[in-house]
Amino acid sequence: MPELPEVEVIARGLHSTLAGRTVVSVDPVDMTRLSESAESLVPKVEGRTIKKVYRRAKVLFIQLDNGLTMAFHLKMTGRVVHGPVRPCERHDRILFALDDRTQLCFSDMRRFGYVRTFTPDELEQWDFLKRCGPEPLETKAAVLADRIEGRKARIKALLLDQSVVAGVGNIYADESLFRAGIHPETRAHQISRPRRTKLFAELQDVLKQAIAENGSSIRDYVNADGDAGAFQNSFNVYGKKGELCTVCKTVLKAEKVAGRTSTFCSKCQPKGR
DNA sequence: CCAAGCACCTGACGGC
DNA sequence: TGCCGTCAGGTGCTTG
Repeated sequence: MPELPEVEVIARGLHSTLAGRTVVSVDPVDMTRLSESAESLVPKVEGRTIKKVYRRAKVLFIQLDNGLTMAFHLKMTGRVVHGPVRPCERHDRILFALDDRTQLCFSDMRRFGYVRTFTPDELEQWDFLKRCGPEPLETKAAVLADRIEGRKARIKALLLDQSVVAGVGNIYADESLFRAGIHPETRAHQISRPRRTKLFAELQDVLKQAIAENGSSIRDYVNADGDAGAFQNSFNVYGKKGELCTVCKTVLKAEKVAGRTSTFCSKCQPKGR
């Protein structure tokens, strides 16, 4: 699924093309297990004009002129793509017809994703957002480093914990750990403060680069225009088990940490420091 | 506070 | 070809 950079790229693309457009009609192609029923969602959205599209954590928000906001969580395989009207496809969930004869499509092969509408009050009270930690690109690395001060959990688990910092997933956790030279199983309290700060500075760097390169496409991700990203070509470790470390040529290893496959260089990322 | 395991769901891929 | 196991970018819940 899209992590922070991918959702950010989608949000920016959609904002530039959709701000000011009106949703002429909504076709709830297949809304099973989508959090909100078609009966509830369709009348709230039809006829409304889109004011703003933005991202918070890994959630995509589309704000309408009636004060309501649609929140899309894409989870593993969700897509939100804008383009010419086309025939309905296999995994389409909702089609929004716009006033310029284009359409916005929400599709999701695995059906983990969801969409919900919120009033401003409800949005403020949304548990998911309340539990989310700060945005990594709007917070100083040292401040983020302090958030895991004294924690005994594995650093990989903490990077993936959305309450520590929002928007990080398996790709960018592995890539930032490699850049900071930290083994994914290292306990956070065993990492020196300067190295913790370096970790979050590297995280910020890798997120910025990924956004600049249109995100990472492994299998499902495409941006708002349906195009793949390019940052997967810059991976140092993610998905590269068995390949050679770009720095020291050691064979990259993979282990399950925090329930997720974690790929790392055992030489560049020693345990415990 | 933390870890592990499972659940949600569908598809792709490799081995036999 | 087909069957089977494994894996996949996320999150939430339960159990210990």
